[in-house]
Amino acid sequence: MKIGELAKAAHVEVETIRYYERIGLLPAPSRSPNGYRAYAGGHLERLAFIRHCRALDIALVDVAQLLRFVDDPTTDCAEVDALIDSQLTRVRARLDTLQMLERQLVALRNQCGAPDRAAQCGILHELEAPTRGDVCVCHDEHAQ
Amino acid sequence: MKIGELAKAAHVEVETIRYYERIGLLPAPSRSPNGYRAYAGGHLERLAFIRHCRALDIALVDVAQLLRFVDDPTTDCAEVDALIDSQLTRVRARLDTLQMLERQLVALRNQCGAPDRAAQCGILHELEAPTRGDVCVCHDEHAQ
DNA sequence: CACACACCCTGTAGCCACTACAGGGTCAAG
DNA sequence: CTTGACCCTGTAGTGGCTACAGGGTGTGTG
Repeated sequence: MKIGELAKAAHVEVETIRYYERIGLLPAPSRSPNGYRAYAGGHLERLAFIRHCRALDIALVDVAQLLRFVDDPTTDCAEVDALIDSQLTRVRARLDTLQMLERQLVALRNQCGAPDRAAQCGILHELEAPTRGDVCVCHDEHAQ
Repeated sequence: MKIGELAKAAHVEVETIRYYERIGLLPAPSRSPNGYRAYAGGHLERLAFIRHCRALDIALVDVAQLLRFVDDPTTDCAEVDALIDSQLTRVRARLDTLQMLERQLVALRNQCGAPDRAAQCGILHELEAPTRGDVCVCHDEHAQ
């Protein structure tokens, strides 16, 4: 299997595959006489695993850790649980932040009184509020 | 006001301020005889504006655009509305994705049957599912 | 006066997970 | 024989900072 075929099969960009090889996530395949990478079925499996993890927004360092568990099935897997838990915690924290953010943006959007000059723009006015020490519609400047 | 004082006042790292200056977001201040940056009140205002936008997760290029409106209050501000709207759209899309992600992670977490060897780990088993073409608890590999 | 320590300066490199070239080689079809 | 699709390596760019290295300045203490 050439790199382009692997890319299509795994729904991944060719450059991404080379990148995974470079950082040691995907083992370097053998080469055809012309120097092209020649992949076997195992590579597709591993790449699918990586992409599945990435779809779950698991960081590549964590994916590497999971792959080590896959490669050595005799190890204790409590860390797998912990890894998924911390991932879940991270996602939930980000969800909270984004929900707050959405409320703030909606409040901001409602400031627009349909004027046509920036000088009268309620949104800009609102964004400038904290620079005057005023209370703003967001009420929380430290969201992130 | 020295850079450290400005940093404290705006709850920003010193390096971030220098970075904003480097990319042209914050105007270069005058210098004291010793070469230290000497900031005036306007700089704090502008920095507060930037941080407020950043707290709303508005990209720096968009912040730059908003600052242009602030600097020239006679321009049409319909673009301000559009910018906030597209921001809101982006945040909502990300919210949807994260909610899906959370459900997937919860489903994954529930796969753990409290085994102690990676070989029997339900989570690893589940993460490997797509590599065998099986249906996985996520049911959607293209979440991002 | 000597020294420590906090702060300031510039410039560069690192982070993450890719993405996008530049500049070249290989191969099959028409 | 040329076109075009694919492959190769290596490097640089993205965003929004953050973290040095290697120096200078200013203030307080012994």
